[in-house]
Amino acid sequence: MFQEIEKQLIRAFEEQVAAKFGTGIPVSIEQPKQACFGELAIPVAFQLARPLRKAPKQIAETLLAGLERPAAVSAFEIAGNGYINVRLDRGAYAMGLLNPPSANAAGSGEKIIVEHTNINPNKAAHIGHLRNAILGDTFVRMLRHRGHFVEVQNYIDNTGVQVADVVVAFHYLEKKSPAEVQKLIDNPEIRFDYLCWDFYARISALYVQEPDSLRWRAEALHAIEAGEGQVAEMGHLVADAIVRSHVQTMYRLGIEYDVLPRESEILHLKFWATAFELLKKQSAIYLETERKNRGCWVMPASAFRNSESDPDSGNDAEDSKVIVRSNGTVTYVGKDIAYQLWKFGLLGKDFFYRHWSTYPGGHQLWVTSDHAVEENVPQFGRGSKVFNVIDSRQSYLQDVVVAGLRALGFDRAADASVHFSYEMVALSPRTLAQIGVELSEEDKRRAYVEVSGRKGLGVKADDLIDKLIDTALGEVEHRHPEQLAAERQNVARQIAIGALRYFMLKFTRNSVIAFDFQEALSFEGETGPYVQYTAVRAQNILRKYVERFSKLPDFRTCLQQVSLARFFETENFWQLLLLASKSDSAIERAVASGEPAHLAKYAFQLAQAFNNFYHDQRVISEENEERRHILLWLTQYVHSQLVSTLQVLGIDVPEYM
RNA sequence: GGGGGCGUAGCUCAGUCGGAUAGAGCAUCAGCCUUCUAAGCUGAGGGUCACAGGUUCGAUUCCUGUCGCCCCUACCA
Repeated sequence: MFQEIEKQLIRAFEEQVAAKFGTGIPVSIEQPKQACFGELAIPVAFQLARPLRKAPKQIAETLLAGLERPAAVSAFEIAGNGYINVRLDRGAYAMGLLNPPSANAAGSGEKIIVEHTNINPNKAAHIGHLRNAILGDTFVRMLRHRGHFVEVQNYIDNTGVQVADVVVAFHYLEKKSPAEVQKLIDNPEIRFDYLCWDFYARISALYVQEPDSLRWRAEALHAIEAGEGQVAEMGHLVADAIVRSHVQTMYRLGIEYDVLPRESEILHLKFWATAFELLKKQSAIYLETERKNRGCWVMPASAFRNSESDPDSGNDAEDSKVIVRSNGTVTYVGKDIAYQLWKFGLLGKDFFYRHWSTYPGGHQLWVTSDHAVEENVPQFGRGSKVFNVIDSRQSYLQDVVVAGLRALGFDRAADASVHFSYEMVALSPRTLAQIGVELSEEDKRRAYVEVSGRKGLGVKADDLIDKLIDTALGEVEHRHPEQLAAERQNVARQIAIGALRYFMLKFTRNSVIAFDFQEALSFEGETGPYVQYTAVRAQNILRKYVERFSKLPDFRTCLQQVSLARFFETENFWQLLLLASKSDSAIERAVASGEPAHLAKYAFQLAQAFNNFYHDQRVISEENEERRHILLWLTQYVHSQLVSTLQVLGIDVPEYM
């Protein structure tokens, strides 16, 4: 509704500008900072002032002369020295919300691919991974809400160095056979992902102490890439088991995937070999014959640096990116170029697929396979737009991937590749002290310390979720001793997830989060539970109303435009209704800016506005029936907007709190 | 050295295309529960938008420089 009016006004003013001044400029529309200026403001007169050499106020007057008012607009006003402020017809607007036009599907039929999570399958997930997955999942939900067709991919680097390291720990350090590792995996007493977390830290420390042991890594990596022998078998066991825990951990937060493309298939199905030929043929890479990168296939730095390289500083050959090592093995970036090509359907090859698991809701998760094993496999890949949710430290590598596409002549795909980057989650000094980490003098002076898997330094995702649930459960038990234990547990889980998802979303993407337990465990102020609590309050009014009057009235027949117009003359009521009506607009803005944080902020603001209303209005006990009906309708409308916004954020509303 | 990011209230952060009196939350202080749940509401204090120039009707926002912090700059990912 709000968006339609905005679009209508933009069109009307653009026509007016063309008619009156004979120039075409895009008209922008904004929301005044102060409610007393009206609902919308059009600063177009300022834009025109310079080229036309006229006072903005005069231009505004010319534009308004003879302009027909759209139905929902009650007045145009010229304010200040040239703002055109728009006042909406409140009664008509409310009627419009009461009788919404049938929804229009915006979907284009094109597929958008969002790749997120992408955790190395060699240890338990930590809070940094949570930020990735929650950002990615929320962005997916936003796109789907806008009507887009979205495929969610979670890339599994199951043949990489990190998996090799854990295999080294099992094989060389612990002298375990694959069968014994399988036993560990099957043992319900043991958290295998946690065990690997410790092993990874141990082996990483050993590499530093005894650099000789690094040859184990090379051996293991080679064996895993070749895909043969006990070490390779163990690599698969470890990676598959860890992927299962990751999928499960993320499902606790309501995050699901469609397909798990794996590096092992990129290798075995010769995706890389195909991409390699393409890159050579198009001269996107060349065989370096001199200096430090001798014997490697490299991509010249000029391909992925946008600025002209200064001839004085460094030289291009030294800064070029190695794609194939001198020993003939391919780097991660090389494989990523092949993978990115496949996502757009530009590689000329496809994976085979096998069913991996079925989510409780019935959704199927698939994994790539190197041979055909199943029929009725959905079509994966072939996206027209690709979002890679990857932390900002890897932007250099993402630039190389895009440069690869461009060098192959796939400009459209290069343009449609978006590095959806975000800053890391670090740990606050207080939290480090809490988890028993000794800080160096240098670290003590820092505002935060980076998570490090190698050092085993971090907060595990499941531990954090458990802690949040415990905290919430304590509160729920205290407040609702009368409820069943199982239900309380479920409510506590919903609150915990609301707190966690909101916490990860409230920061804009390029802000480093200095994770702090005390902050994350807070359920007050700008938090998920605050918004959930607000929705529960609205829910309670609706429930109690039904208890007292047996059912909700039929608002469409009992509410009249005249009475709505009168009611919404009260500024606070009107502002609440108006804000609640802007949820779609908030989602569109969040999608356009790529900032889920904007939607989180909107949810919080709407909750604040409703809490305000809740505090000084009694709905059920209102004696004037007409007024009661309107208060109730407003409550119901805000509730439904709040619930659907929370749903897009991946946050459930509990039955009670 | 090169590339990128950041610097806004005591702390953590928003701030849309350059626009009207720079906003939240936390913390502090003062109030508000016989009512639809106080995980709430109201109010107060708290700002040289790092600094210096420039662009213009107008700059927290754009440009240049300085200072400080962070990330990247691997034949790791």
